[in-house]
Amino acid sequence: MKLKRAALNIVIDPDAPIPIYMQIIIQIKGLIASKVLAPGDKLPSVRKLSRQLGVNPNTVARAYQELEREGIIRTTRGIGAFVGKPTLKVSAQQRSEFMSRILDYLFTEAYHLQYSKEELYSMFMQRLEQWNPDKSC
Amino acid sequence: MKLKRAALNIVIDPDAPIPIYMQIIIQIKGLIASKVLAPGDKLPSVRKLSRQLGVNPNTVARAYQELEREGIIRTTRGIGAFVGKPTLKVSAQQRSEFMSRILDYLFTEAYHLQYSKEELYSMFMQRLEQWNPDKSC
Amino acid sequence: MKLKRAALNIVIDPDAPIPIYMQIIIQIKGLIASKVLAPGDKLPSVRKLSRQLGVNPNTVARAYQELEREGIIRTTRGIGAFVGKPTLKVSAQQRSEFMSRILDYLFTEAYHLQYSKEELYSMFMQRLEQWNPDKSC
Amino acid sequence: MKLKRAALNIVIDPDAPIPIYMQIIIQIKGLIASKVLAPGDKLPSVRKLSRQLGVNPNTVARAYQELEREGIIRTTRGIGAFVGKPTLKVSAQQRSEFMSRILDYLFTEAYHLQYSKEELYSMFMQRLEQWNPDKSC
DNA sequence: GTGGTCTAGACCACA
DNA sequence: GTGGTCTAGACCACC
Repeated sequence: MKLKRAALNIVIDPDAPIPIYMQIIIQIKGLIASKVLAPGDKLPSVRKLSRQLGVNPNTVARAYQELEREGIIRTTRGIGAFVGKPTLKVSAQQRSEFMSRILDYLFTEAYHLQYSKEELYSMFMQRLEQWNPDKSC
Repeated sequence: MKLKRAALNIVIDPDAPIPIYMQIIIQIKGLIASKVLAPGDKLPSVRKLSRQLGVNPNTVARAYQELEREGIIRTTRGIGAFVGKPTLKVSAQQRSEFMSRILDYLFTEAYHLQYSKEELYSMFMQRLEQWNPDKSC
Repeated sequence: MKLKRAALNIVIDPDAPIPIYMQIIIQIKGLIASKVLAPGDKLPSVRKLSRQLGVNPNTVARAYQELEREGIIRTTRGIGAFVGKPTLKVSAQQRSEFMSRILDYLFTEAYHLQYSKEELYSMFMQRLEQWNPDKSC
Repeated sequence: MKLKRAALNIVIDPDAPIPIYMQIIIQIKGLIASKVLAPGDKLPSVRKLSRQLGVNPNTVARAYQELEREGIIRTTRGIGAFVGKPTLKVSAQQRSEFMSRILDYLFTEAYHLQYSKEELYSMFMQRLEQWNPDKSC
């Protein structure tokens, strides 16, 4: 009996306002951040993942290409796609500007959802505590 | 002589990947969250704001429509658009799910940008301290 | 009678080993470098250029997207694509490494084509003299 | 005891966008141009080089085939592959057209990377001075 | 087998 | 009208 690697836990919502290829990108980045995927791991082939998700191979290919451009994965023709080693391709300024924009978004939405200072703080801290960016899984 | 309210501080980047109407929405929500706009304040008319931003009136109208759908503003034909009182239109579950998704995004990006726990904590706390959701302006 | 902007002088060789979308990128960059296209100029629409070149609109769209990522052009949905102002998005190191690689290629090919030092020098200088990177056209 | 020739200094980047066999071709042409390999020198066998580079023997074989097609090397079954005498297989017109295309590319990229006339000149001259196409090694 | 490119044609979001 | 996304399916280059 053949051993099968577990399929990646990715869910696509074709009706979401955000494009499918972007959903794939975000979720793969999430799987890496949560250590489900580690540097060197092989990603499913374009065709395989497209079958699994029920989308067109082109759509998965596009997601992989964007991930490669961001330096998140490496792909080699005839071989496959692999999770890359974490390397920073952006300047310190871009890095903090980008994070700043996300925090803008977070606080604005928190306001409109009427979060209190305490509620937001505790929600954030709970996540932060179980967040281990550097410890190996 | 007519008294003129200062123009809203909204900046449009026509080259951004995110649509102009969305940029308007985000920034109006941001102005409300930062207390520049308070409940009951009159928003500029569609025509006026479109002239100020140099965009098509349709684009501003679309932004106002979406804001009204979210319950952020109220518009009355022939009168104008006004900032609404903060009222929650979503269930407690939706509220926390939505916030959770934003935090997912925050931590995932923080990971790929190689933020340390400490760095992320201090960046968040700095923002939290100067955030006053309930105090009246 | 309607005034028609002259079509861009772009030639596609579908049999070339280099992809069509890349041929389009290279030639548009060439047209900008040679001042045929200046910052602010409107590029033909995706559909129009695809008809002119006899290729699929997707292929042109891909070329435009890559050019936008390189910061060479700006595109806005519903409006069109425009030549951007020259701005450098790469580090000094990347810049000189990239140029160095092109020179490697130049000298290696020159060797195998048996160019003499003098011949190569005069060919280069002839081009350099008529090269005006900053003078406005 | 057997005398061993030093291994060729060839570096493969499996993640580069350009195919591996092409990387081999370019670097062998470079080694010849820089006189590390001279006419008559024996190239490593396909198997040996493939082991050294950690790539598939087919990939090295393909590189050798293309080099032979270009007249750069000669291969004899059962004997091995040897660097050929420099012989021009192209017409004068093809030769100058090809060089012209490389210069097009050079100047276009220099423009977009915002090289000045002086900077480009000095970069070129520096390379030209240490370039000795005809002197025997 | 792998990923890369291209076509044909569709629908959507935007201005 | 514009560009953006997606599907269906094809062929190629590479390993």
